[in-house]
Amino acid sequence: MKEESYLLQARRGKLEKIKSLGIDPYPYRFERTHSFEAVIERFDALSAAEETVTLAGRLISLRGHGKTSFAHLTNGRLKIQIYIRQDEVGESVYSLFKLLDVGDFLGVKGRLFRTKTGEPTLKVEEFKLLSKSLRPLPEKWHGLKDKELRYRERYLDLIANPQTRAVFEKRTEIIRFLRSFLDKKGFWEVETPILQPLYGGAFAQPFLTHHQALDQTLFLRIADELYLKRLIVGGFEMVYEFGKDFRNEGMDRTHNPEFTQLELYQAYADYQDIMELTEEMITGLAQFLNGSTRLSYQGEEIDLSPPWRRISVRDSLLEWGGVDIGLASEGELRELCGSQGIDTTEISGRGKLIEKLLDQLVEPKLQQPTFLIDYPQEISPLAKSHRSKPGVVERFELFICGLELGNAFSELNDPLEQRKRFQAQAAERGGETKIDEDFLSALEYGMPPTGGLGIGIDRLVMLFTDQPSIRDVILFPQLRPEE
RNA sequence: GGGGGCGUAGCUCAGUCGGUAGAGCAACGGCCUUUUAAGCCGUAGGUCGAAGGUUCGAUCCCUUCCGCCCUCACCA
Repeated sequence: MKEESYLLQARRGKLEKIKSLGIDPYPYRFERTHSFEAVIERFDALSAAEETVTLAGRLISLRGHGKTSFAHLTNGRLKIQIYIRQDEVGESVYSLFKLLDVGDFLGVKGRLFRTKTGEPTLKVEEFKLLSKSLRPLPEKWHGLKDKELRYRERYLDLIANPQTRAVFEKRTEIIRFLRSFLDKKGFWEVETPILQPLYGGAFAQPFLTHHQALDQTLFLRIADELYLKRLIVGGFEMVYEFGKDFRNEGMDRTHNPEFTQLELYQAYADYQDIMELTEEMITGLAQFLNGSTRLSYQGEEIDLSPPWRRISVRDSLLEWGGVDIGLASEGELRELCGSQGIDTTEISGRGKLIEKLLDQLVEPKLQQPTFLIDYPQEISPLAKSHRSKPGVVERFELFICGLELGNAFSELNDPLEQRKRFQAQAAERGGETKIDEDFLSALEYGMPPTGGLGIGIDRLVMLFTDQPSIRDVILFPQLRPEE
């Protein structure tokens, strides 16, 4: 990859010296007596008792003073200073210490004390090299700023920038909370196929792959929906799945080709119930993370306390578009799109026009948490028709800070109606689209009334970590290969 | 895919109105037994993203390409 520079050669030289002393620079294990957390929490007691402490970590700074040295070790999130004196460890041990570099992993044994300036410090009595580092780490106080490097070599970003570490710790905490929330509610966590012979549950281009033994094209899933509903048919009343979905579409601030989605389905519930569940789940998350239902995203102050605003697609366009889509003709909608600078030449049908108008006129306005409800049926083939409003389905999308965070329906469970919707969709796309007969067959056996929800986990993490781009909440975001 | 911006040492950044480049940290050598952005003295480190073009001369100007960022388009 990169050429060997003088910097790497210097470290190689030290590695050779260490080896020639009969020391294994990559030993197999190391027994520790304390964690960094324990040392920091119980420092006064441990130092008063003059207890011997054994720690291991990565060397992240080194300050030599002739026959004595200071350094810091880190466990990835905390750091502890160590101090070593030649007159205490002897000349040969000290000269080995001088062969260490920032980046090396080290095990140290000694007692704790405070320096003149009061910093908790371990005085080294013995140490062991645990892994020799052959490349220099990024600079110590500017960190690693170059975005490309931060994404491509995330491990360096994590070492150099504590904020990055904090974002990904929070991501883990978010998923942990949601899982525990749903488990307590009585949901079953399940796993469904990523490799699928047919794809569905959303309208996106799929990634293709090929199975050699079956000599068959398979698709990476674009949604979990159709398999999770089969499980509702199968008698699981409440299920959820955290999974990667894959969409072969453009990439931007809020889209990565592979992304994490939480989907859940609850029998005997409708979209109203799911709205309440969503409110409870996300405010619970906010309380868990911040002890508050208030948060700030990119300078916008958000209040998550329920109930959240619920506004229908029709009312929202009346409010922000000045048009009543209940009365407007397709031509009038097209005209309004035109006046908003939307190119409608490739768009057909009222549903898609309405969707464009929502994108342009409504969604950016939805800063405070809002359920946008009751979508046109043409763009919602898996949602049940509204019980009282014609032409509309029982569906909501959740927006916070203009981010589309969730999508939910009262799930369509009428197999005959579902078949019609699939057929209409296939007709619109011209023949090629295959209908998922097994899914229809499952519905024909009978699916209870069900509410379902999908939550974009990456975007949720963006919201709670105040990150502007989805790449900042995905450990290894998609990038073009370097060469 | 369109538009805009960026790419200089390992890292963070200067700079050259066209005369082939500098700083801090990191590295290397020396001095230094409570430092913490340690300090002091010295040394080394660069095909200035790549390839062409204009020019006596290009890191700088032009073209193309590569990569990243922003934005628009695409994406139920």
